[in-house]
Order: sequence, then C-alpha cells, then structure tokens
Amino acid sequence: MRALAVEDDERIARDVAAALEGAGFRVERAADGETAWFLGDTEDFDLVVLDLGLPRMDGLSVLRRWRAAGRDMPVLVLTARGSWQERVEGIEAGADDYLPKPFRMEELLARARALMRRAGGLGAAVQEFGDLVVDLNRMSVARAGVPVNLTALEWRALAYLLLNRARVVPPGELLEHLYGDDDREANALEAVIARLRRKLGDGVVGTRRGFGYFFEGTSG
Amino acid sequence: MRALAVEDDERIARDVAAALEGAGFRVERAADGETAWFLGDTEDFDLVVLDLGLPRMDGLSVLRRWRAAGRDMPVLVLTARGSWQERVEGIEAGADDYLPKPFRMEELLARARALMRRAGGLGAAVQEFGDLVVDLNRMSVARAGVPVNLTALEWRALAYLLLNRARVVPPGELLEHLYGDDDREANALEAVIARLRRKLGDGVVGTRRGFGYFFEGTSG
DNA sequence: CGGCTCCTGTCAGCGTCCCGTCAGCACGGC
DNA sequence: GCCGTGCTGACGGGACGCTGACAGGAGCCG
Repeated sequence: MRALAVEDDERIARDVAAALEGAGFRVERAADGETAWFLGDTEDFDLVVLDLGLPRMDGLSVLRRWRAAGRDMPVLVLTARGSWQERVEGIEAGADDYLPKPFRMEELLARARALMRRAGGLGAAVQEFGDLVVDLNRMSVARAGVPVNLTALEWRALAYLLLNRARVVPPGELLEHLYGDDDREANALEAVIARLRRKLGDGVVGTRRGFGYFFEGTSG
Repeated sequence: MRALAVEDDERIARDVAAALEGAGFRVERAADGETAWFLGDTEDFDLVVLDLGLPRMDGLSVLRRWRAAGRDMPVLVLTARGSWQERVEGIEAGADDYLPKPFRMEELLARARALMRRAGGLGAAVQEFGDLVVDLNRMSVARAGVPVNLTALEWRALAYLLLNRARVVPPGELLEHLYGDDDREANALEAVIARLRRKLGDGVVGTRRGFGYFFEGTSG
C-alpha cells in the first residue's frame, strides 16, 4: 500500500506521514504542486492526501490534471474548516472525500481507510498484537476475543501509544495530546492509564519509571 | 438505452442530445416541465438529464413527483454553477448527481456513465442487514417486511452511515454532510437521529459516546 | 389565498456515564 | 528506612446524549 502526502507545512506533513506509516502505508511526500503532480502522474498510489494551498501549482489544479489524465486513485483533500466553497470545487475537481482542518490524525486515518474500502481495496483497519485486537475504524478493542468498551479518552491514549509504539512516550506529551491545554493535574493521566489497564489487563501498557509509557506489543 | 433530455434552452438541448446520441443513447427531448413529467411518468428511461429552470413546472417539482410515484431511473440534474442550495435541494428531491453549468459535454457523459454503472452495476441497489432492507435507488427502507417512511433528511443520514458502515462517524462530519453550513445547533442532529431510531427501531443506529454514530449491521 | 399537513430546528429537562480530584498505598532507588 | 514516583479505589460535579413538546415554515390542495 503506497500513499502520497502532499502538504507544504513541514510539521503537518511529518505528522500525516507518520500516521499513514503507522497504519501500514509506504509514504511518499511532496511539498509543492509540481512535484506532487509529477509523482502522481508517473507512479501508482493507493491513496493521496492532498492539501490545497501549495506553492508552484494549486492543489485543485493538480487534482484536475490527474483526473483529466485518467488517474483514478482515491484522493482525500484537506480544506479549511467551514469553507464549503472549497469543498464544492474539490468535489467537482474529482476529490473522493475532504477533511476540514484542523483535524485529528485518527480521523484522517479513519477516512482514508473508508476511502480505500470504497475503492475496492481492503482497508486494513484491524491490527492484532498477540491476543489483543484493535479496530481502528470502529474504535473498538478486544482482548482474547472479549470486546472491551473504551471511553473516548482511553481510546485516544491507547491509539497514541499504538501509533508511537517503538518508543517511550513522556507523560507530558501524552497529556498534551489528550487535552491540549495543560490545566490538569498530572494525576489525571495516571487515572486514565489505570482505567485502561484495568480494562485491558496486563501486558498492554507499560511504564518506564521516570520516562513515560509505552505500548507492549508482546501480550503476556 | 433510452435517455430523456429536459432542457428549455434549444441550443443546450441540442448539444446534450447530440452528445448522448453519440454515446449510444436513443434520446427523447422535453422543453417544459409538464411534458417532461408526463414522458418520465409514462415511459421507461435509463437516464434523465434534467435542467431546473423550466417553463410550466419547475424541474425540482418534476423530480419530486417522479420519485413520489416510485420512478427510480438515474437523474442527472443541471444546476447553476456554485449554487450550493440548489444542489442540496436537488439531492433531497431525489437527484442522483448534479452537474454545474456551464459544463463540457465530456463531463456530462462521464457522469452519466458513472450513474448508470452505479444503477445497473453490481452495486446491488438493494441491501439487506438482518431484517432491515434498504433500497438505495428507491430511497426506501423496510424493517421486518414493514416499509418505513423516512424524510429526506433522515434518509440522507441513514445512507451516509450505511456508506460509512465499518467506522464510527463523528457528529461534526455527519452535520457537515447533512447541511454543509455549520449554522445549526448540534442538537439538530440528535433530533434527526432520535426520529430515525423511533422509526427504525433498535439495532440500526448506534452511538459511541464521545465519538459519534455508526450503523449496526447486526439487527437485534 | 387560506387552511392543512408534514418536516425540522430549537429548547428545556433528565438520566447516564465520564473523568478529574483526592487520599492513601505499593514499590523501587539510594 | 526514607523519599519520591507512580498506582488505585472512591466520589461528586459535570459533560454528553436522549426525549418530548413546540413553533416556524414549506409544500400541497381546494
């Protein structure tokens, strides 16, 4: 599964690429319209995430050119919130779906998978780690076949650890991801983790004292 | 393959008819609403291209009457460019797609083909989920054999959840899909969902607190 | 034009479930 | 053994979502 991320804002581009890679895509990146157009025209992608405000060639023009040339891969367009005009133009230009900014990475992934499913491909939404089964679309989890009901906050914490598996996530980072503002006591996070652990059992969320939390792929 | 071209501007009508004939359709023409309605009601067409601004009866009324009478042929509506409102009304009235004027004939043909593919192709217009039967062409629903009368808004909500089954749809996304502008209170959506549920019974529309709504394939 | 029906957004009230806080405890490091 | 870090159970305020009622408005019909 190959994806093309077209976005000139370096920070957003990095996040999008990381999220897509975490979902199993091999990701190519383009920071301007001409590069994007060239890549999309000469190579095959299973998914394109396309920002509209691009240097050198506007995103809509890029999309129109692809469509005119018969390139029919699913394209997810990033638009400014509430700008329905952009949306209409996007749809007319051949976009398959649009996502208003700002958005959460999980939502981007969910829509991307929905697109690919519609396109006929199989959106690999279900990931397994030992006896832990995670459905990123339904936002549901099952342990040893038993479905586990997570709240929104718990889910987002787990998903973040999942996307950043392979490294230890500092509590401050997790706090910022979950809330944004930092008005909470640090203990709030600990409470969330505790509830997560009680629901999921051992061997899922680990602690590295003094550093942070991490996802244990190997279920005990 | 028979097509009906409804358009009062003689020049455009001629072009549309020519394009459709070039694509292999046998084309009938109507220049006013009443004639169009009569033809569409009494004869079978595989495709209708419908302009909105018509003498004697508005295009939207024609469309609504057809749908009310159970005529489910694919209808491609021609609207003024950028008229978001017209588009929404058109879809609510039962249009399958719309095309903003001015347009290139190739685009009309492309959309027409896409419509027919959707209507006749394997995209099985009738889908069943347990004792719930949904006809995507007729825009009709039945539960346990009993037909359920949905309003335009309710239908679009259900259809969107259906199209995006396999994932949880955030309320903001559903709101945007239903309305486009964001002027509505969030509660409007809850009201629509509540009415949907009352009509359909349990086991169709589910809620995931903090995330959104989803379609439950497993009817209880 | 006037009356009727149906649709739908808004409002207020209510129940349920979150989840942040607090206090106390367990454990590891030195 | 002491301290600091992190974990846990309990609890209460509050957010979230559901529902019934109501009114404005659009369409339809006479």
